Amino acid sequence: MNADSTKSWQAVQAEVLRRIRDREWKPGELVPHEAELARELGCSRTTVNRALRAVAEDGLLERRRRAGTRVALHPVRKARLDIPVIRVEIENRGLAYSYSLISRAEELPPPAVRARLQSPPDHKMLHVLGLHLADGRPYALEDRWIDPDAVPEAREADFSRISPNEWLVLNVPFGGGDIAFSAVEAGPDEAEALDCAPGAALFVTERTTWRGSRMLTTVQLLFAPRYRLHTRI
Amino acid sequence: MNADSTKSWQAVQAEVLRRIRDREWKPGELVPHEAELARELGCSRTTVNRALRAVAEDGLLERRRRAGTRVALHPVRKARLDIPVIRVEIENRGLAYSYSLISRAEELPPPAVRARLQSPPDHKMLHVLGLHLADGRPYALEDRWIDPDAVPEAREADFSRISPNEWLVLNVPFGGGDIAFSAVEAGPDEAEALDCAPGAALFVTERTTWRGSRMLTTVQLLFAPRYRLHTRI
DNA sequence: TTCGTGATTAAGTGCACACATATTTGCAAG
DNA sequence: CTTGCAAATATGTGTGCACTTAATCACGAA
Repeated sequence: MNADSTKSWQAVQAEVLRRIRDREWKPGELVPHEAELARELGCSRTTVNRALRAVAEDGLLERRRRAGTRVALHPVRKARLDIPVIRVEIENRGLAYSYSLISRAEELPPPAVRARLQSPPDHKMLHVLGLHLADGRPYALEDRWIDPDAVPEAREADFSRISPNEWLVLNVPFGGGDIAFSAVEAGPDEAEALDCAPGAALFVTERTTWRGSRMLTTVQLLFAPRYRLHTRI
Repeated sequence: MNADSTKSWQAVQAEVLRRIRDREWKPGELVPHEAELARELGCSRTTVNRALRAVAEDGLLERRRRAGTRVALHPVRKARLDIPVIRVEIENRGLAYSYSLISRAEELPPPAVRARLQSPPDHKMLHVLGLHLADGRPYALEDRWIDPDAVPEAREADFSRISPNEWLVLNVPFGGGDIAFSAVEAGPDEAEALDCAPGAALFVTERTTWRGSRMLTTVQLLFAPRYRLHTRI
């Protein structure tokens, strides 16, 4: 940051963050344009651009062509959330992973699932229930529906050996997906599988993924009590 | 932007994604280095770099200097999560926001809070309880602790008019923070405030934020039943 | 064989320049 | 006063080049 011309874009980013933090640039205010900052900080516009873009991606700046760059009025902080394969998640915690298949069938999905997968009324789906364990203790219950038309290979997959979660990540070309987090009370079956009291509050994630406009699979992951999803800003 | 050599970095990114999807580049496999891709796609290395960097940020590629770029073996998908101010979150849903202060006191925090804020044993903290409402119905219960030494202005803040959530975003220079999501059963007080049955499963977010190494505040947000946090991949 | 150690290589970053694109602004015509 | 159009301008993006940094590889010494 001194006479040394080694102005990495990260140094510029740090300086920008400092100015926002210290209210030198006030919320809602227009900040100097790239060329001016470049001159002021003694680096090229490219470098300033890189830094400003990074800060904007975190939600602290808002940038529009011609309109300029301004400090976000209501900083919608953007957190990044890692969604690993469950086996990896468990192993990263230093625990021993295991998995057991509970059931597998081809059947008519309930309306909620049908809605998520946008499937016709009497289209049967592959339904897989499996339990992920960490050090032998229930970790998460996977309730998965797969459209066998969209993913025909799933019919042959051996879900007693590998979880649908991991099998799909390895074998099915991804596209988009959406994720929802919520909380539900454990039903009797779920309580038994997860070895907790019925009615216990469970953290849930629901994911639906597609390729193009074709819905592939939807899953509900019920985590054992005391599970916490963690991230940093 | 057509067949013309005007390969925007997004076009390169799309092509890279296609190759990964279609398993032209297999998981774990090394992909051609930047210079070669640049030659192949008829654009500059800078552009290829931009594209590869973007894909790597989404977790689909892993890049290391000298080692090259390879397709992630266990794609840890990176979802981006928006953390708006609660008022904005509610208003974005087209609902009317309101807020009411439940209590405010300076008191000794419970051990869990003390641990999160790394505060000495008999350091009193500002404790604010408030309820966020959407269309007049309970939306989230904010249970906030603020270190008055770190944020002295908080003592003067009028938390009956503005929620600590919003006041802090507007008035306190941020630094880092960490966020955890989980589920808990509603206690009697919480059930009453949120107008739900005791024992109902509630979605919880806990955030602790700091500036430098100084802990500023920690908050527990208990959301009314059926709340869903939503994002896309 | 094993252990440095230095050469090599691929990504990371910076810079100067040019052109593209989206908005705003201001002026003029209706 | 409104509408339309053109000029100005800030960001977005691409290119070629050079240098830096980290990881690997190959070679030679112990």
